Amino acid sequence: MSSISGQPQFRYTQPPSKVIHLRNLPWECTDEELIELGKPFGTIVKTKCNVGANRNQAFIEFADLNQAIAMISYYASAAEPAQIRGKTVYLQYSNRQEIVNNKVTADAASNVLLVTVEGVEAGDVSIDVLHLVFSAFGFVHKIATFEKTAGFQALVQFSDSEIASSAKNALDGRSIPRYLLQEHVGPCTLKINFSAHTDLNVKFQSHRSRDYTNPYLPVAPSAIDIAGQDGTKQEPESNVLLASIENMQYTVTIDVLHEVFSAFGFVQKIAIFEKNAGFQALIQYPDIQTANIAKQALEGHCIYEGGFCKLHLTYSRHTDLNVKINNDRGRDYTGGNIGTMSNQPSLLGPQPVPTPSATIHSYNSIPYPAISNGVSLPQVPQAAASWDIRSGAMAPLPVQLRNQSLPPHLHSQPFPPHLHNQMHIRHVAPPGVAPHMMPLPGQRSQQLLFPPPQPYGR
DNA sequence: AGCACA
Repeated sequence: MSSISGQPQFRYTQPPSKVIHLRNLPWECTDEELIELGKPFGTIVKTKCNVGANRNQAFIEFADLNQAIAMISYYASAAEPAQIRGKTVYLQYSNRQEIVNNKVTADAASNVLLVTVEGVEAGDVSIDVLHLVFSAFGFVHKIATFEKTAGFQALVQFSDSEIASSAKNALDGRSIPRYLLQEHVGPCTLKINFSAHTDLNVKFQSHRSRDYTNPYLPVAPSAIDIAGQDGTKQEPESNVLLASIENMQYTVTIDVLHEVFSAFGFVQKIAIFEKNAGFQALIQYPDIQTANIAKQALEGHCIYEGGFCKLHLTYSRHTDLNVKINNDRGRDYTGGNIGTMSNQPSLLGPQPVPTPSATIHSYNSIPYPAISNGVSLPQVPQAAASWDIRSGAMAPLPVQLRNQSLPPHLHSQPFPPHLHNQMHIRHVAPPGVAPHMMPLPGQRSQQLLFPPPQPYGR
């Protein structure tokens, strides 16, 4: 009986509400005019104007339902209709019970991004992976992650909104590269908005949040506890990895290690030594995050095919190796940090290891980064003498790193040149970063972003 | 002249 076909949805009567819906308002009606109209009937707690496609609707919310009823009742039988600037406005109860605070901010650019990772469960995407992905666009100051009904979300803080915009433009709607994810994890599509935040309040380094500008921030007790619950003793994270090698049938030189570990970022220093336990090596990265990635990717994998030279990685207690001279026991690739800005530590090594320029090429539409070619043909005299790497002996890498070609979205989205520049600048002097934490040459961060699928050749 | 914002 009430609503029959042909009639529009709006019924003649709305159930009463403290909120009154106004329509046919004059152009650019103000909140003050709404208040003038409504205040004879009661206390107005909120108004909202310029609503709707034509921006000629509005809401008035009274403190009390009876006040709204008074206004509607009055104009239902008043001689003069409600008017603003001489224009008749039509009133009815709103179908909402309150005016909800609206953020008309319309995605104002911010240095902080709100990232929603679709299609994942908690723990599918680590904070390190997010850091890796977003670091391609500039120094990431902080990351905070949280779980909501909407799913897994993260706030990613950059230096400024320009960098954040670059990241948003490049990554919104795209997916995290498969090889950065565990196999069981489905496609992780990123939905990115600007956050209203400008500075995240990260109190601890934990599995949920990181402050990359403050290396001295304490590690959250919760993070330690969780590690302990696994029953696995967990040494404190470090930028230096301790590698012990099992079943070392073939010589493992510093050069081989350098190539293997360079796939994940700039290797600053390497030292090798014999212990009664066997062969061990220390590999120093610029930061813990890079070490993390390398550790996760390489742990338990063999340098050579056939189960030879199996890597076991733990965090070293060192943070900065003391390599006095470059020889077959120790190597410093940092070039003594003299202001040459050289990004080519590999030049210090004896063999032509992939250069940063080759790395940059990997961001163009080459399915397999140039670096993998470089690494696949390592000229390592010592190793070659005992084991012909070029014959395909080196291979067993994590499946995630081997079998995946770069995702299409990454091919199609080479980072614009200006980004490289920006990134470089940002990396040179990220505010508040202790010198030893300073991210290394921008190109290295890019390399970091997408480790080559085939670091070892065949 | 007919219901926003998240």
